[in-house]
Amino acid sequence: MRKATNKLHVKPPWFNPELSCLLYKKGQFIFSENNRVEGLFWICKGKVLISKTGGLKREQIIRFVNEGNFIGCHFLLHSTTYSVSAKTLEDSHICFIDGYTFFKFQEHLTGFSMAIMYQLTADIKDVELNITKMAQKSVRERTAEVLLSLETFYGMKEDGNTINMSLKRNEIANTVGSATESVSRVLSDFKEKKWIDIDAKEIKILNRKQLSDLAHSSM
Amino acid sequence: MRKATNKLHVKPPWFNPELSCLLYKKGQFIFSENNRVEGLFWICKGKVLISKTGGLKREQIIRFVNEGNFIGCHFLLHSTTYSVSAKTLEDSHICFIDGYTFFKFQEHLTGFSMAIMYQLTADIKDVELNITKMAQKSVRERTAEVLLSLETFYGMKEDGNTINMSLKRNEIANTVGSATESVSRVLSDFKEKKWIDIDAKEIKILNRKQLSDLAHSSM
DNA sequence: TTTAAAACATGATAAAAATCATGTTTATTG
DNA sequence: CAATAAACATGATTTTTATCATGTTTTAAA
Repeated sequence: MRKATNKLHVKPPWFNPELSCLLYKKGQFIFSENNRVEGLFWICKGKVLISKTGGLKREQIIRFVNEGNFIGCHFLLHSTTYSVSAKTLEDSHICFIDGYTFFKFQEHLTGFSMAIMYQLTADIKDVELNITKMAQKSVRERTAEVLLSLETFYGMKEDGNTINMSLKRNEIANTVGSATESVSRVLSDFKEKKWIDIDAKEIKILNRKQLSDLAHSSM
Repeated sequence: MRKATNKLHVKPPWFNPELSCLLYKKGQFIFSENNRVEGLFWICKGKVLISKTGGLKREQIIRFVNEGNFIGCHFLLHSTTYSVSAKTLEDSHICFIDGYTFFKFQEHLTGFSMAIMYQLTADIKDVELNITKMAQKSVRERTAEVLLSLETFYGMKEDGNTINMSLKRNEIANTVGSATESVSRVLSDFKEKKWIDIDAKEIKILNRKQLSDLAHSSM
């Protein structure tokens, strides 16, 4: 994963002992989507790009990170896998802080701090994914997806299909990021296709699979 | 800001002493954009919606948060102001943890942990803003904005106007979330308007104000 | 340096979505 | 309950943007 070249030692402002940096060539990946998370990185010198590729139409560049910042804090998410990739935009010095070292210096972390960190990283993961969806999915696709996630979020009525929510069309539109009329049209279309049923304000899911296929069709 | 009703006490899993929750009615704001940050909140019971209004075309719903989660961790960002609003989707019990209490239970936090938390919150703020931009700005507007932020990120050549970057058109497109051809067209148009100059790969900013006006026209 | 490939620009067309307009249904309130 | 307002649906039109096609320029490689 990481290839050592020109190991050099630095002492970042937030850390007492010295850490060793590795030199990454321009364009080299620091970590890639689905890699197993083993620690976190600190950009000592250079510039990094965070992006998401995973099966979408095109690569989505999520943000640019300058030196002095951490990347890959997903690490805190209990060592699962990365949901994004990071690569250098120029030759860079990157410190790696492995999980063991991290936790050794976090011994005093209370359950409270841990809970907050855990959530912050989960939030970032969530919001980063959202950027990609917004940028790359159509209103139809996003609407299908929002319906399914609202079902999870709100839960269902006793019938097991009617979403227990009370969002207005314009609130759905504000979630999807479209005009209210577009949501109306898309929902009418879903209804016509018998994927959902609309009774007054209530939305009932009739064909979860079709909605899900549409929602994930460009991923 | 917060109106007390039915104060009740809970002991969240991550906290030893008891905390007091307040009852918020459905649709009530927990905090609003530009409010001064004085602590953070924990959803003991209920559901919350995070959105961003600030001068954009329409309200952008950023995410839905269920009970058991923190909201308003922007607090950690050195007590500035909220960049989003939070309101209840149903009657909810919300705990408030003020800054003093927070820090009292964080005494042991090292500079390292603090640095990470600081950055995580900054990242969230950044990415949340990005969702709103993606959802509500046109390709033209987003391109103008990306040019200006790349200028900040990369810095400029000696002339003080040429962006010191090496992104290809398709990388700009992947940032903006559009087709490569669209970026080409927009850049050609900016060039024709004499807002920028394109010399080989180099982009020179000629009229920062016009670009900025366009970039922020829907905000 | 010549050649091939990649990156870029631009026209034509199609598709997606916003906007405008209007009628209908559903809620709210006096 | 009637009156009014808000929410919703839907048609027509326009705008924005993607896609397809093709020519040009730049870059990299033989």
